[in-house]
Amino acid sequence: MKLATIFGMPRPEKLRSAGTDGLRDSVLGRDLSFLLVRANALTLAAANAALAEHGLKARSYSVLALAADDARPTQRELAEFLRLDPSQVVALIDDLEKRRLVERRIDPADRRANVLIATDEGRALFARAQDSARAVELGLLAAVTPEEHERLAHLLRLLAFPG
Amino acid sequence: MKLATIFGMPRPEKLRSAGTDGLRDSVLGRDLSFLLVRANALTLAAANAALAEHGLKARSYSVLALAADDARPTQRELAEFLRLDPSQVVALIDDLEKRRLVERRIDPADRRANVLIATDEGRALFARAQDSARAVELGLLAAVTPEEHERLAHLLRLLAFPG
DNA sequence: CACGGACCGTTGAAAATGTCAACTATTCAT
DNA sequence: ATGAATAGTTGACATTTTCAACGGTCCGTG
Repeated sequence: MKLATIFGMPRPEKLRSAGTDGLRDSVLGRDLSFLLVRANALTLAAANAALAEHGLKARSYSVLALAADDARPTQRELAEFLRLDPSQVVALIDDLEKRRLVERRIDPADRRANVLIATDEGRALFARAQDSARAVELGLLAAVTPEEHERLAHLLRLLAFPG
Repeated sequence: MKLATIFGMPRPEKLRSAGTDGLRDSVLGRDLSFLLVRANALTLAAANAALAEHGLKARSYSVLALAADDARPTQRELAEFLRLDPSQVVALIDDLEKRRLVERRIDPADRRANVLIATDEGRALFARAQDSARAVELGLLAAVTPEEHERLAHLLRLLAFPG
């Protein structure tokens, strides 16, 4: 709510609202793109902070998750799914592989492609990291009922996977 | 499409789904953080593409929006609201100011601070850009009813503005 | 079978973003 | 009046993004 609207009017100056609270009600506060950017920034920061204790970031966590899930993705599929350039996937996997959390295996069906699988160690670390990630997610959505939580996931999926 | 799925099948492995479609049902497909990252990436790309015709990006559009909204934010408030480093806000405003879309005015209540206001030209450009932005948003959420659309915005606001 | 075009992963460079410390001018509490 | 804190700015540095090029492999066609 704009405090200025309570009073006669700003001449040049209006009540300076404290902090950024006044901006939440601006047009941007109704802009879905902006809300996504900001929600994403906060969520990512929280996730990265929680994953740091496992030596992971959101990126490497995602790669490890897909490897541990026995989806056996190729690097190209990884890149597409995570919306990263293939060269970034190389660096991500290089790191995980050096730590023996993950292995590249030549896809027998296409020797150009590498398929990614998690080691036992990788699966174990992922399980622990997943607990942290879930705790963060619940913390962020503490103000929301489980049904709303699921509804949010559903709607985000629509945006994340159009078509 | 991987032809391998046409044939009987290897051994340990599960059906190799075509492309990245199989990955959508992995654990990550239920991870809110991941969905946010991906939805954000797609939405941002669409928004930037649409805003490019006005010489804006999501960032500069947001700054212009707040300036045009007569919220009279200081640069620090802008930085906090947009979750940017204050130094990035400087560059953003420098650009908009050079294009005479926006002006810095010393805050009479605190001469250290600059307050941002849009020029008439800035307001006119913002109005046009906003039309593009809205069209994009509607396009992305074409599969969703207006009520669900509003519910999504509401839930995202909870994430974007905790407390 | 051999060719050409497309695709996979990899490398390295260039551009854009993000992060941080230092500095000036100003405010504010005491 | 003085010192601590804050707003904006600058410049350095790290990280991330984007792109073009290259060797190896696949596939359809002749």
